[in-house]
Amino acid sequence: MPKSKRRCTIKEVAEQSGVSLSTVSLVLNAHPRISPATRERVNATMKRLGYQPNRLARALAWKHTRTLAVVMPQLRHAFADVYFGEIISGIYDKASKLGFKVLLEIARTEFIESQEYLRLYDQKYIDGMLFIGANNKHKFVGEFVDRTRPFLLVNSYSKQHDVNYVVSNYKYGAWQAAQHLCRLGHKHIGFIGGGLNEIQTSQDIFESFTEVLKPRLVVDGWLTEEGGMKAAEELVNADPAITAIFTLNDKMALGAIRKLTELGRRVPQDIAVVGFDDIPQAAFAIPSLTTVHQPLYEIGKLSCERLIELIHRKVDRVQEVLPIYLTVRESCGAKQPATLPV
Amino acid sequence: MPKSKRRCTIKEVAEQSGVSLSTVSLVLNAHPRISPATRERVNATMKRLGYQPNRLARALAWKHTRTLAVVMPQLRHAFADVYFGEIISGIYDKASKLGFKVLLEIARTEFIESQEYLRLYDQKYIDGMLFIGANNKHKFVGEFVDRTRPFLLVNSYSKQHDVNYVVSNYKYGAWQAAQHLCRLGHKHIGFIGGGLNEIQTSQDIFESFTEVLKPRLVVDGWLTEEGGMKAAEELVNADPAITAIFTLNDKMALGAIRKLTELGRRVPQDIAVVGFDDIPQAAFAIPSLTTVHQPLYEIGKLSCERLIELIHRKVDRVQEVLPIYLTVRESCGAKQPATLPV
DNA sequence: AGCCGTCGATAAAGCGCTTGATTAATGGGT
DNA sequence: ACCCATTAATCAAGCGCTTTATCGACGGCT
Repeated sequence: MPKSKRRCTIKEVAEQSGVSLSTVSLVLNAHPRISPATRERVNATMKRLGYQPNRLARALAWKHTRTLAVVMPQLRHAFADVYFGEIISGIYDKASKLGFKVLLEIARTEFIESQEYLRLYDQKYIDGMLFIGANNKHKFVGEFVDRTRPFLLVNSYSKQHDVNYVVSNYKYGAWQAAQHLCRLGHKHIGFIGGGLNEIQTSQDIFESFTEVLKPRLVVDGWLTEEGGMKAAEELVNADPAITAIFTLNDKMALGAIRKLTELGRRVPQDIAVVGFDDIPQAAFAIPSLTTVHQPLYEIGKLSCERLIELIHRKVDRVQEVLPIYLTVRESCGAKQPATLPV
Repeated sequence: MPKSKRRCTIKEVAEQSGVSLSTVSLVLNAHPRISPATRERVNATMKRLGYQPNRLARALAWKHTRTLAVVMPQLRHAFADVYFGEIISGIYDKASKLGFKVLLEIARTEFIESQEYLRLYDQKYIDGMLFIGANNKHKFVGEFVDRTRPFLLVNSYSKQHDVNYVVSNYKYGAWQAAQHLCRLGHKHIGFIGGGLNEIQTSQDIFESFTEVLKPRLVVDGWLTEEGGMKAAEELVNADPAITAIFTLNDKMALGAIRKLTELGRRVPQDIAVVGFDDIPQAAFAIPSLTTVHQPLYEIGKLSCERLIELIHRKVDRVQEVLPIYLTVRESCGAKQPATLPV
């Protein structure tokens, strides 16, 4: 009955199998200097006793924890966003494949002011940290430039601080979107931004887009549906001649489409809309949304893999840029909608 | 310079402040038998040295970890769903307020078959576990009936296994939705289900709804947007006379609305649609969705609070049901839409 | 002056596991 | 037979902190 005795330590296993305590430890760690015979015997009694090594004790001796933290910024209700969900999902899958546990953290002010982001390492909660959704306001990122603690930005990067990151090629994505709109003949463009002053990748999109196509008007949509609605209204009121709107993310694009529809503007016939991210709803919107697809799940996986390489000192610096591509659907007018709304 | 020496243990603090090692430990734990004078002195040198207690060592001695696991079922890309996001957000906030860390887990087959859900406790990763999104297929839940390990189902419960849970009053929610449709005069109802055989709360909704209003037709929408689209099409094809559709969740409702629109059926003029959950997009859909609001964030907070009470043995059983309410918007036709789509 | 009760601090025995140094046993070579 | 190189298992010293029992000193009391 493995379940009979709850707490069962390495010592009991040793006694029960007639070997020393250290021998048990050695088989636990698959040490080569143990003969197959005793290895077998010890393994058997471990199974019989239902022995489970105490990982606190192991970690204490090892001096590392095999867990990493995923920290994300404080959003309305932080996790309520597919953007983060996809990334975290990728991180988790890779982490558990590599035998790591993942701890969840939210970068609320208390987390930052109390320097919890350092204490997590120093108190031996984690071996490394992944930060999703960093922006210029997150000054604490600068404390990782010395690369003393394994740390990596996920799908963002910093111009001020030379830290590790894995990021998709926002500039190239924006370039494609602009090119596409350009080819469709659009000249009067409205741009709905968000976080242009704080988020490096938002700046990149803006810069890259405007290099190809100069927008008539730029308004802030706060990266939310509501903001997208407001921004779209501003745009068409301020300049009724615009024929296309580009938004920094899909949520705003979806909001914009809703508002335009309410205002009697047909999308894409009257106004084309192009988003960024390719969140799942983009494909189900009416009309479906043309947008730049980000391989979020893959980014999560890769980030995790690289972080663990940093932890193991296989590498000591990672700054990787992944390619991304435009996904053409109905909202830009280049593709025939399945059925036009009446 | 607190940063000068990286690794700094309790021993150094003891030496530097001229007291014994155990004294330092006692002030660390705010033991009353320490004089204010030495407490002050020790605290000062701790600050000076930038000392951080090693929580592995502490946990090893304490025999508990002050961390809990949040486990969720394996979905397409598990976290990519606001439903879970809101709940986790609530859990995190409460947990960190109470000094607990949260570990993320996904109940994929490997997690279950290797009994990782038990090892997490036995190997001292966690003190307790929160399971979101349980269904009848998750047989391992039965292993927690002995209440030997703190465990709690979040917004679900089980009829087969007597385990702890915090759940919203699905039956009452469904009753309200049915009543509402009834008062609006609908008689020919289509019901889009999902997980009716596996998910207890889905069954509850179905039962409670049909007690008030007998649906003409019941089809499965797999709880997804795509499924909702398919199901809606089936429904109107099979019985063109139906005037209202109720769906088990908002994602399906949104899919249904899209499909109905494509088919030239106006919502709500031709067909009313009512959903369940009140996900953020529900308010931004065209038309906005009438749905039963679930206080997901609050459920997360409460679940976490109760779990920690279980851990501390303040309680030894929790089975709580929270009230929920219908939110009336445009899609049921009871409320004038802001602007009708052309 | 002697005794006892308190209070504040310390000693020491863990918590459960790791690991380099050490010892014991084995077999091959001469 | 003896020595040495291998191989296999054990010893023992940690890893960094907790906690109970113990000890010493001090002051009040008779």
